[in-house]
Amino acid sequence: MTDVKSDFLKAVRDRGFLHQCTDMEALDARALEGPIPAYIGFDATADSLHAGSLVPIMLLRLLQRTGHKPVVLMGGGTTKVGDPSGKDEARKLLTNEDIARNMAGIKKVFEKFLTFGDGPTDAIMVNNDDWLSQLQYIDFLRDYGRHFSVNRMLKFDSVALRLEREQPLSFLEFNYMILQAYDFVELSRRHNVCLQMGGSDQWGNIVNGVELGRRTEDVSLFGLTVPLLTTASGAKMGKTASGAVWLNEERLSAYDYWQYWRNAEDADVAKFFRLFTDLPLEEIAEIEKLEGAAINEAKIRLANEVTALCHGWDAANAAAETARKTFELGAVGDDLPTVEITAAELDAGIGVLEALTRSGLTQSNGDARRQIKGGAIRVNDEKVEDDKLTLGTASLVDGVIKLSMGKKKHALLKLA
RNA sequence: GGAGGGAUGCCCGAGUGGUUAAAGGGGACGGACUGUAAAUCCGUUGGCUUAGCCUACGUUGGUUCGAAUCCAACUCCCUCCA
Repeated sequence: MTDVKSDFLKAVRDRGFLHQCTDMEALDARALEGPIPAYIGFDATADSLHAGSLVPIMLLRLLQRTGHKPVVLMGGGTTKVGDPSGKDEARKLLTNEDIARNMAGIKKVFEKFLTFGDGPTDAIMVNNDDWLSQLQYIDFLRDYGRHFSVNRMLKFDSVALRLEREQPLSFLEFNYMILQAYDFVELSRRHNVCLQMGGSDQWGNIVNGVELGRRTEDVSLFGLTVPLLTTASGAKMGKTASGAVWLNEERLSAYDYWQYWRNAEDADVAKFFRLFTDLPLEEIAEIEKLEGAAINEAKIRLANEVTALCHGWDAANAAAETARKTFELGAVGDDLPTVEITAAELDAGIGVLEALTRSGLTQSNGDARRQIKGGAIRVNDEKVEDDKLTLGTASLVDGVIKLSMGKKKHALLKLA
């Protein structure tokens, strides 16, 4: 591997963030000179980010920790166009209001991972809609369109894949790569940004930006991509049964977030420590030597560290304590998902099926019925055999009723 | 503009008049085994007030005792010709 001297690139390489880089040596030299403003673009297609975006987020964090300036580019403008990379179908178009709302939600996530401000290494957030929506079509075509060869554009993966698979690609989407390239140039002008980072699927887009900068502004821009992450068994990162692993509390509780990391596969533990925590590499190397049951213990540390970054240490400790009570002591943890129920309802008696569905453990009464038949359901740790069981005041233990599905999923019914 | 092919459940994909809530696979969930892991094996996988009822095979109508299956129109996609 190339010999690098800057703290930033050393860390990027050693912690497993590096996939491809346009020019390691020159970038390394540039990093030694002083703070580099570098950016990663994020879609504004949802009001939060999920664990799939955690690698780029942590990369920006690493950048800041090694003395450089993170620039978070919100794709407010490009979201209106839609990135065709890796998708078979065009995205449905979002309204300006949708996009604005989504951006506000995403900003909250970033504030946990980065320090924003006006200093030389403080993070800033910018929205490409600020300049993209100003563009005059004809002027833009004359100034920038001439630098793009259609012959070449057709060969980029994002485009070629669609064409090969005989999926439609609209002209709107075809423009995406030009706009993203232009973003890079514009950021270089406005904020001296000289490095764009992103997932490996963004390589083509990033290279386009580097090239456009050289042609139109005669500036040296760099690109660096991170590997697309899957778990050791090949599943996509950040997906669970109940959907994406969101980074905001409203969409996914800190406890569930903690559980996601607690349940990491053995083979992923060291990798996750390197990518998703701030732990020094020497310490991680020790963890990597662990085997068997000790790895299982390390996962608790992993869950704590990762959750603390996103939700704070209080939330992480609370989640850990709840997990300890629930799994090790078989008791009731405070942090378990809780659903309130009125005294009147409880006096009248509530069916298990309804209780399960209200608690979110099951999706429907039919689902609840099936799970009971499959022997998965317990109330107050006692297996339920009869789907007609009714829960009443007598079912309360210390003021709550504990519902469980399988070994890992628990919820509490609490008197309102 | 002309000719042909296609649209099925979370996804892929069988199914050409009744026994089809729809084969098979993937995914997911649950069980067993473990370490809240992986691998493996087993079960489940539309909704409901569940021996019953309702909704569902692109959309809308029609034929029929009965339609995912046949007919018509429409929408979208693909292929070939112009």
